[in-house]
Amino acid sequence: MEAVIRTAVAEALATLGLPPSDFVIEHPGDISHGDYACNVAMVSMRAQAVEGTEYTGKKISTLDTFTPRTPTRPGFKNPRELAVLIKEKLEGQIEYVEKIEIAGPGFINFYFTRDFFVAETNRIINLGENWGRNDSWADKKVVVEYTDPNPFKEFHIGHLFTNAVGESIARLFMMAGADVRRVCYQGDVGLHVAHAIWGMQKLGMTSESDFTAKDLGRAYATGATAYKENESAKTEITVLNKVIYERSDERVNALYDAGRRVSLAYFETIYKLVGTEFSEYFFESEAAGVGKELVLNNPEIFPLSDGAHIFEGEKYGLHTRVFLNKLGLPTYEAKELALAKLKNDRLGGYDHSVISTANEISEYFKVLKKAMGFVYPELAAKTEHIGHGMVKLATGKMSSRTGDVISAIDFIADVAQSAHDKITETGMTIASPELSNDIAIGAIKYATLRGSILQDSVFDKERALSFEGDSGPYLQYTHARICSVLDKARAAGIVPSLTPAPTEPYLIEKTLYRFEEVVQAALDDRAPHKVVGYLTELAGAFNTFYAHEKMADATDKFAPYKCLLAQAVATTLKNGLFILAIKAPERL
RNA sequence: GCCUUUGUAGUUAAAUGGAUAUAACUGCGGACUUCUAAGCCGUUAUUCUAGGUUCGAUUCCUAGCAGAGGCACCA
Repeated sequence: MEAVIRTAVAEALATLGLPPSDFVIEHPGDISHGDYACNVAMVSMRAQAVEGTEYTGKKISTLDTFTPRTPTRPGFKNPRELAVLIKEKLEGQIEYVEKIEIAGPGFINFYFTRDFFVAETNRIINLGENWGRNDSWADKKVVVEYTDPNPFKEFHIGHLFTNAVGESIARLFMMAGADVRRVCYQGDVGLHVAHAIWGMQKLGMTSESDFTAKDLGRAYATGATAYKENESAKTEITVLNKVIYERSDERVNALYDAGRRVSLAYFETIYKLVGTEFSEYFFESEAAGVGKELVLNNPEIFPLSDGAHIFEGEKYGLHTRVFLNKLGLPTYEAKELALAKLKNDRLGGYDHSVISTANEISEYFKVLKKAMGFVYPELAAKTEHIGHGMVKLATGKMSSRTGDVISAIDFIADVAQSAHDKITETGMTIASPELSNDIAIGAIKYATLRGSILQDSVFDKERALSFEGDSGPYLQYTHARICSVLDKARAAGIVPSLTPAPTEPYLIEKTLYRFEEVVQAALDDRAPHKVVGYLTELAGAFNTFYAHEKMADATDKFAPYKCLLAQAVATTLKNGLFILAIKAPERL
């Protein structure tokens, strides 16, 4: 619809002999201003003024002082006057537009006919699960990497954040028709592993039966602290690091293998909880060798400096970074460089590659991408890094080293307990672990994705445990409410139908059809919060509707249409929640 | 010091350069012989500072201020 109006306005401009301008077609902030608004009159006015010789910019304080400059063009004094001319050309030209009005400084507002909204309701019902999809990435293979926890370290709420962001980005690409491959890159080698193994030895963990993933987190903290505070421990850990790397000690190998297995299995339980299914796993251990080779094979790109192979980012306004340290070990940058190749090889090529991490990596990634441009330009061009904010505690930054982290699993369990209590308290439905979990995940995902992903967030447990107001459970509740009332309507013998519809469209109708645009915008801007905001608005509009209208009332002749509308809202909520990886239970 | 990023009611957030800056939480006050009250209705309060660009700035530019991250061998 937006495109239709855009074309019509552009044609009107041409008919009037005015040059094309970069006007926008948008939804007015206030719904009483119509369904779409266009600022073409203001924009074209500026184009006209700039060409004129008398225009002096800031000296003109009111729009009325504008005068036409070009004799061949129609004369008008202000945007409103131009708007009138454009409006005349548009009148009766656009299907489904009932009324065009000029308002404010010169906005042209479009009001849709009743039929438009009925047709949209019908379209939503017919599309069902496919409602909200677009084909902007149809037939494109998109690799999305996210979460990236390190085995041997605790999977904490920061990982939950990065997972929620990555998962929603992946699903936005799915909605655009892409063949999405979720991948996870995990640090199974490096000093942090040596910290953990040293800690395991100290804490007497020798075989898988001795410890859980949680204990590994403790072992890591023990080792990391000792490394920092105790010289002899530091030496031992350094030696151990080499031993692990070379796999030269049977007992250490056994410890390493057991710890890695336990850690990875533990991560799987979390992925299952949050609704992520990775198609491929990559490990630093496999990227390391490839990375080293890549660096050594490209000495002109990665020259030696101070015994290390570096990339001179400063030549390009970036930082100079070490890719291979003086011990010949590949750094994060070299491994990430290798990772692009590994992904490409294993997945049989791809059209686009997204890597989502906390923004502490953002600066490195710029350097990396620049270097990648020299090593394999075709992959670099397809690679995109999405940095996001970090989760902080009220006390400051989380630290796995000191053990000052909130484990994801504990946090989910706390929120699920709170959900369980609430279900029991209201008694609306039977409490099950699955339902409690779905609500908990809904609450957490919503809280994570409600705002711009660029901002840091401070972990607020009180808030997370509350399900009131803007929240995941609010959306889930609204969905369940619709399912429930539709059941009642069915029992009352009401068959949802497009006719008859009340003369005035409801606010929910004016909100519903925008879902498609929101999904597209959320993907284009890599901004899942747009989906969250939209769903909250829709749910709010529905709850107001619900408070004023009866749906399961057989004596109401509009009940069949209202039921159909409610169904369209439920479909939209469900599809939107899918993008956020939040379940939409039918009972709450 | 340099680079990146964020700054909006008491709090958490929203607003492709648009019309009266929008919600939620908190506070206060309501409605209902009720299709799920995790809901609905009402009410108070906000754009870090100073310039600039623009018909029009929370948004863009410049300079500050404040927070966060980064600035060579951790990731």
